[in-house]
Amino acid sequence: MRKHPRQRRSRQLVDSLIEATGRALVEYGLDHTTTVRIAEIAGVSVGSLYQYFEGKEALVEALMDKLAGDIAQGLRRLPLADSAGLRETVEGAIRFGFAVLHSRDGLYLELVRNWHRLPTNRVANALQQHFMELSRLYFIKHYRDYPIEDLQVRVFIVANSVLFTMVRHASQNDALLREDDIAAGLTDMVVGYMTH
Amino acid sequence: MRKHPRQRRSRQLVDSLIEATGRALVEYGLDHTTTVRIAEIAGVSVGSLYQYFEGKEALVEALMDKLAGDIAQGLRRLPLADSAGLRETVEGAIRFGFAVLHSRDGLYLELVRNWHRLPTNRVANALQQHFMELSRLYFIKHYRDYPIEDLQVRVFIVANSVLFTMVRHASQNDALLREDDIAAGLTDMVVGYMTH
DNA sequence: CTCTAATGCGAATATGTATTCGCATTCAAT
DNA sequence: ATTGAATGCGAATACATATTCGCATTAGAG
Repeated sequence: MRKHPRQRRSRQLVDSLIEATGRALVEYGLDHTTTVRIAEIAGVSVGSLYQYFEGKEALVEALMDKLAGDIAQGLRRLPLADSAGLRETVEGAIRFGFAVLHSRDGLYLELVRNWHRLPTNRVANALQQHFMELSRLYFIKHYRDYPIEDLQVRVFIVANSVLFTMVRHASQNDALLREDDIAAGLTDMVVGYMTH
Repeated sequence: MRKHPRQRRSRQLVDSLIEATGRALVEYGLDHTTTVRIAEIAGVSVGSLYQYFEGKEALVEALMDKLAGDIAQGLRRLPLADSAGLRETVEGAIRFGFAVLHSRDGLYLELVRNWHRLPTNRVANALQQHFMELSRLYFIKHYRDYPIEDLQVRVFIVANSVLFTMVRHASQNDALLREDDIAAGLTDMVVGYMTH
């Protein structure tokens, strides 16, 4: 951030710009989101925008950091507790994933579509790490002598398989394949792979 | 195509423009690939480019059609025959996939990264369909009464899981996870899922 | 060889977006 | 109430890229 907001009004201005970035992404898509448009949506002048952000990229980055926080919070609230069986846990996580993907008017979809040229990796890696942590705890508890090294590969494969299968399905509205079936299939695949 | 090349030189010009599009993508990435640059690389004037193509998009589309042909040809040559077991077949396909992904100086990587705003879907769907066909033949032969409907969901999940796990792994040069391990893990996961 | 349609050229022009800067307004410390 | 710093403004400017058009050159039919 170019300059730190000190007064209350400027802090609110920064927030509304980040908020507006999300709305611009939903409405115009990443490619046609411009700093001018973001400022317009926020009801702020471009000049003010450049006081606090280097440009579009910085705004998107700020937005994604905020979203990453939201997701992390949502995951923490999931009952991924030890008590649940593996299948229930995986099911819950996948359901949560679909819910996130469809929330916020397609904002997440637009972001994941363009994952590679965004700091999506920051978010994706965070998620991956989160799952890694959960899996490690889970498997150490239930399968004492699980080879940890192998687990890294497995979590990488599972996390990416689930994430991108969901994204592909959601981003093409292919009515032939129902979301529930995809969720069930993914659950089967993951559970089978993780326990054999 | 705006105008059809009639003389030999113009046909070659069209080819060299498509060829140049690939090189531009490798060198500059999709975002910084411009019609002017493509023309420059092809050793052709922009004016001539616009004689035959609407713009960048049309050029990329032409390129992808050509690549799709290449891939289809490569797949057809794979010994995915009935004689091989499921595991060997899956293994071979994944190996082929990695090979393609790394070929052509990262051209495929650049394309897949930007899959959503490109006619990648044309290619991806073609591949998916190709696998669907293979799977259908395979499972009808080996498991007579396989429920076909379920197979569609399974092939969708497997195709996307494998494809994007490979892409993610290849596009971040994460030395922690070796390509062979990813390939082996994917094979395990897919075989397990398809046979249970 | 001749002649016309096809092809090729690239400076010029149009378009869209990023970024700045001088001035107006507001905050908050005193 | 005063005042300097902070904030806000948006027309103006800079830049990158797309696209055209009038003219020069060439292919290949006859």
